[in-house]
Amino acid sequence: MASGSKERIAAVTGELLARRGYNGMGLKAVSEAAGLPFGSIYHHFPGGKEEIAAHAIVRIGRAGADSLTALFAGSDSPEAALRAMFDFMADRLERSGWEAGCSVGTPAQDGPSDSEAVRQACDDALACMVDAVAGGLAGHGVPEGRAAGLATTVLAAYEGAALMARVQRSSAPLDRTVEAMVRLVDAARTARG
Amino acid sequence: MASGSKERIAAVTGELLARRGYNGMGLKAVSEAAGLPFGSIYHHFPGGKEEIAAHAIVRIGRAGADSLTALFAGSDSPEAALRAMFDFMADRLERSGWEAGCSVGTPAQDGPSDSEAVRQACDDALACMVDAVAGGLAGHGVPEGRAAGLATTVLAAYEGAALMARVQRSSAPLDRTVEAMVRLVDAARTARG
DNA sequence: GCCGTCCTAGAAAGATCGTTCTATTCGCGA
DNA sequence: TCGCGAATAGAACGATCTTTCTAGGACGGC
Repeated sequence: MASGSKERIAAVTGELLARRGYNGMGLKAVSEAAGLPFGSIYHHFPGGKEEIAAHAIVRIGRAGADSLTALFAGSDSPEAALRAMFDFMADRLERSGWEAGCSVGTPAQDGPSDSEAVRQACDDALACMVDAVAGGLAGHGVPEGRAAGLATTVLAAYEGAALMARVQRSSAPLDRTVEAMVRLVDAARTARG
Repeated sequence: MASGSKERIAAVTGELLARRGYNGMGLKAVSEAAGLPFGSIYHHFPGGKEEIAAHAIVRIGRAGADSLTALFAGSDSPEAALRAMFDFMADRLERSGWEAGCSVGTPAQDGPSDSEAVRQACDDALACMVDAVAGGLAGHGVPEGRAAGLATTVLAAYEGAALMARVQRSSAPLDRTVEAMVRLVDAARTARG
């Protein structure tokens, strides 16, 4: 029986990574947040911190990609999906007291210098989310040739705006950036839509 | 006599922050990279790690803003300045083996959770750079009402694309994103330029 | 020539981190 | 009922990090 402990470790790790980054996240904090003793962590993840972080990041990347796909599919327009996407992060930041950023983007800054496994996990997670956005845009009339490049831009702007919003303790960067993304997608859609 | 030691500490701190983030940067590494003994660090920065990092981040923010202002002023078009800006980061990443990201953006992810002073330093640095880009865009015909919002978007996209490029070990995200920024600025300029 | 100040120099302390190790407990099949 | 593996539980260890402390050297004013 796959106990819920492993799942719980992955979940709290994602949250801690989003708040403190890879180096700032301590395994003691993980065990406490998961309500598990220290030893259990190494039972479920013999690879230690690297494996825990990489597993959590990949997991969140897949879940995020699924959410994005569903979001675009369930929206009347790509603009509505983009606004919902950026609003999600604005809400998340504000409700956490501007502490919990993106669970992929935050460790992506300081993880790769310590662990190649973490770098690959971030790469995988970001690629999944870019693909999801690209598919969502293509489904709303963005030409195939433009969807991939535009999705990369959207995700870069999303991560960067989340970083700025966190530092400024204001959702303004996310609000401003999403408007630009809306214009960009609209232009790409009407160009040959 | 203001010895060059303090300046050297700030310089190597900026570089280490860009590579390893705030938590990943050790004071021992700073002293070694600066060619100074351990004690000297606390002589020049009695506030310890927080003060060192905050000082280095603010310093880099001001220098970056100055460079951006000069870059836009010296370019024939805003598009050329944008490309030079993104190319700078692509070159920097590639030449460092995809290890040295932005000296402001990298600590901005994991610094604020540990230190309010670092958060404020990142806020100041980002604001300086946004203002510089906004001024540069306005100087090239972007309407005043749009320049600030567009500059925020450009910087968010820049930071996010740098993050993605580092993780992917490829300049593709920067290359793709800058093209979108060029289109965006061009549209804003011809709208009411 | 002497002294106070700035800077260099590195040892020591105290805390924390990641990892490893050894029990103990729980749950299910034989 | 017994036994075996999975999971829990936490102590112990070595390494590292930040901070503090003491001491030595350079240099200019008196």
